[in-house]
Amino acid sequence: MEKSITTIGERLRTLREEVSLSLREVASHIGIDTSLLGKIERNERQPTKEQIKHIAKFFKIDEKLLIKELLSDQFAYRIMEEEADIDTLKVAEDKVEYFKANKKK
Amino acid sequence: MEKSITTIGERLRTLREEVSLSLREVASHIGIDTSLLGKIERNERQPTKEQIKHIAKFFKIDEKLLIKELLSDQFAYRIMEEEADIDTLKVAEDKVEYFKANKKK
DNA sequence: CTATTTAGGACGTATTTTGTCCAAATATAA
DNA sequence: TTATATTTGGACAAAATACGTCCTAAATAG
Repeated sequence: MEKSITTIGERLRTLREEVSLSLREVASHIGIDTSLLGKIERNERQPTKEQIKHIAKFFKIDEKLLIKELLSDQFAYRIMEEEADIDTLKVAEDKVEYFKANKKK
Repeated sequence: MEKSITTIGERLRTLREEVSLSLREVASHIGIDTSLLGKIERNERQPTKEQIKHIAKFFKIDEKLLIKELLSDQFAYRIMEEEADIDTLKVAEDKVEYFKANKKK
């Protein structure tokens, strides 16, 4: 059993297709423009925290899951566009631990 | 022997203090405002790629090292401000591998 | 063929970040 | 102390980024 690697956009599209709803239908429930939801599903726009909240509620899934998907997308894209070493992410992990332990804000 | 956890700002300040130069002196060589360099050392501004290039050249260190320091800072701060799971960074790693393998841009 | 859905460009707006200018605060030296 | 240089930090304009909407074209469904 593999981990399924995807993006937040693809994940949202999958969720929507699983219940066979159109962009228009979901967008109106979430309270955003149809075109905007389309862009979000194609990763052309990033959902705001408010939008994520509404989306999570609508699909009855954990909001934290979507945030993790969004952030990890952003980090991955960033690593690739900067052509940075993957190790950068491990360094970031160490920093989180360190900063938390040392209460920097 | 421990890994030294720091920030890009602190690292730049250390580099400068090791050669006992003032902000003004370094800033002028790098071609930026004194105040801006001060802010960068205090992590109040993020150096641009151009600035990193000049700084690396001036201190004769690897530019990639500074970029890694900068990116890992950004990721760590982001994780903390979103109160996201550390695992988010591991997911990002997986995505980088996956995207590279699947040539997404 | 018609109706609906999705894709995508263009564009104004809003938000965020940068860089500069100054002045206040701090440190250094005499 | 007094003078000089350094560093800090706020305010603000400018630049860069990202968002959301409108509209049209393309694709899909019926």
